[in-house]
Amino acid sequence: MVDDVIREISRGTEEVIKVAELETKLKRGKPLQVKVGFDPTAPDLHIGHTVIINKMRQFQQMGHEVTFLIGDFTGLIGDPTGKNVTRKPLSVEEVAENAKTYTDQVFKILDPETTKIRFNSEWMNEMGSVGMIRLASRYTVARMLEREDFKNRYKSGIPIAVHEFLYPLVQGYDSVAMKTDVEMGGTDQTFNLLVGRHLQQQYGQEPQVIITLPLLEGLDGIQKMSKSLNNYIGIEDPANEMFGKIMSISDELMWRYFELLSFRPLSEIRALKSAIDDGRNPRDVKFELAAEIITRFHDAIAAEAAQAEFIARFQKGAMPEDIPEKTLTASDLVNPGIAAILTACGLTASNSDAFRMIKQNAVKIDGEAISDRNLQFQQGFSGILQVGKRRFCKLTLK
RNA sequence: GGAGGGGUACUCAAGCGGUCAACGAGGGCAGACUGUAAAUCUGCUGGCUAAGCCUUCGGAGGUUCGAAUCCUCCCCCCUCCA
Repeated sequence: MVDDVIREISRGTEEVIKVAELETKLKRGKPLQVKVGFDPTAPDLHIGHTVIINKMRQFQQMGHEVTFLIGDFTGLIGDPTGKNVTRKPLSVEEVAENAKTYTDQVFKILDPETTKIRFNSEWMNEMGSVGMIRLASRYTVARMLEREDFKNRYKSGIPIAVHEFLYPLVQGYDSVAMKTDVEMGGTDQTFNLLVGRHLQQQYGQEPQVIITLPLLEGLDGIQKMSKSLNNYIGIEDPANEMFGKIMSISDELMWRYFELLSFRPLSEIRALKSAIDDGRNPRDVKFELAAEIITRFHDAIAAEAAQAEFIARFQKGAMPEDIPEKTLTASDLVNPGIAAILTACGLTASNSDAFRMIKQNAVKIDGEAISDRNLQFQQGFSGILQVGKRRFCKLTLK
């Protein structure tokens, strides 16, 4: 019985530390306190985050208590990456707003009734500097430097600010404050999660079980999916955009997405693979992946529509359905030249950029390529401007 | 506190008095090819109605006909010593 549960929990995970402890906890038959921490500064979730959220949902469905912990206090430090040394504090309003955005998105997967939302400023603001010193005394510098990021930076002479050491400590202390039984995180969180185990023991608690989940690669297939690298699929992306992004991933990456995002059983995924070996077009399998994901975050009708749009637009070369419209009047423009117009429509970043695009044969009016950089527009013009394959604007000049 | 090294465009990284809007790589964008794949090839990648002009090389001054390059002061980072 418990074995089945453990197998189910372990599915899709990178590592469970330690399985035996998880077993002991489960055998007590009491709901476990499951915690996952989130950074308050990035409220736009992408599908990479859903790997772990799906796992949270799983625990929830098994009757455990799942807490969505917003690290508003740790957010002041910023998880050490060497990129950000100190973050500017978020206002109470900003945190509240970000939290709302979070929950709106997360509740597409989690049950809003049973999900607990907490903030770690709750106990960290109470701690005070004496408490902080006591906390800091529970961990050594040598062990802190075991963290891969710190180790590398220390060795290669990249600065490490002292306050960065506080991040793992505070995150670990969250587990103490919440008496967490299970904490989950990406593989990049392993060190922080282990600090939680250590601190719980230091404070006389039973150590939490750690479950790490793989980080989803972004659209480029190499770096992890992240907003700042612009290689992500946002949960709130429009259906058409999701479809396009999924279609643009490599065939190899498609299987990774199947593995981590699809709810299909592995046997079915294997069947898809062999179908391709037998000559099925990988594109059509990718269609299925896109449909499943879009159905999850939008609905089946949107998924179907997105696929139809995709086929019409890119396989048959039709114009997209929903072109943004723009109306300009004479007074909006200093001059009616093509470059200024493209920039005014937001299709190019500057006039220089526009001229470059024209030179590269990327600019079309009503589907016709233009090469004259001095082209002037007349009042009363109305037509569709296009730059490249995906930037469109329906323009009317009054 | 002392000694030395360094801060260059989105990132890394050349350049060390003019030929530098600044080599090269990555990224990004566009074109070709395609399954809007991936891979590959090509071009572009500060602004300006533009064979010309304007603003950029940590910040502020200065030397010079001319500075990313030399000098002064300031800010920041790294290494070693204390």
